[in-house]
Amino acid sequence: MCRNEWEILRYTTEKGVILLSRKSGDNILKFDYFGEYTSNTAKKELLNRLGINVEIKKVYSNINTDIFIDNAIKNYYGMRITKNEPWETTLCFIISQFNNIKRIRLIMKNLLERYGEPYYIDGKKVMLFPSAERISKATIPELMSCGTGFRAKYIKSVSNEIKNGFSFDHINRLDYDEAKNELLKLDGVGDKVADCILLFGYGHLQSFPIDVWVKRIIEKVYMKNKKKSIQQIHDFANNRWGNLAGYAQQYLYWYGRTALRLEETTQTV
DNA sequence: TTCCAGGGCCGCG
DNA sequence: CGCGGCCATGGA
Repeated sequence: MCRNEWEILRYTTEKGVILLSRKSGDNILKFDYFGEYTSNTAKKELLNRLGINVEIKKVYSNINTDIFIDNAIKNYYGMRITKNEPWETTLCFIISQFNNIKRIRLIMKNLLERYGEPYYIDGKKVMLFPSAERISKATIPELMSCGTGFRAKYIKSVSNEIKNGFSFDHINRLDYDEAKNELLKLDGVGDKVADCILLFGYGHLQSFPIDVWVKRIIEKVYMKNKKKSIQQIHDFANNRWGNLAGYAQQYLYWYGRTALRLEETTQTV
């Protein structure tokens, strides 16, 4: 609403805090770092978080299996998978269920402003995303007043689990399958949300989240327009794109959504 | 007004 | 197990 509004990415690690900011409409990024970070270590962390250090051409040569995904790559050339905080990612994708992207952003913003921890930079206040501890103190009606709707009970339940010892750090030490099984124990986390957490929160690039769009795209483009189960689609993606299936998923999702809407896709593979 | 949005849970057969 | 109904909310 305000033209001078800053878009800020917040990274909170055990070493400190890194903020990456951009004035809306501006192409220039700036970053600030606090705690134990130096200019170099902060920059390194950012390159990792933003996925800039992956060799994207190698990724393309691995996932470019057919004409459809080749078009997807051409249309979204350079797009990376970024890595964010597991807890924040979990909340974000619990909220994403049966919801739209605009409202997901709004709800996350409401939670940030209402429960976030203030952090001061040169006297200027920046809100850091609230910990599970802080969220767990909110009541369900309070969470609902942020627009979370029927997902409030999941948020409450998951934040309590974390307060009672569920460890996101522990999941870091597990392989993909083990980690997914752990995440599936959380209330409100099913197959798709678990895969999103693993892909965007932990950097498991083999993870292949199957939402309604990806399902439609796979069925239409790769399965001769026949309905398939979630498990069949997982098997297909794993066989075809292996440990980079997550990258394939992102290009299929962003390109396929518009392609299917515009019905440019009589093209099958 | 009605419909839909990056699912998951629950109760059925 | 596989399936369908249900769920809060607000923008189009």
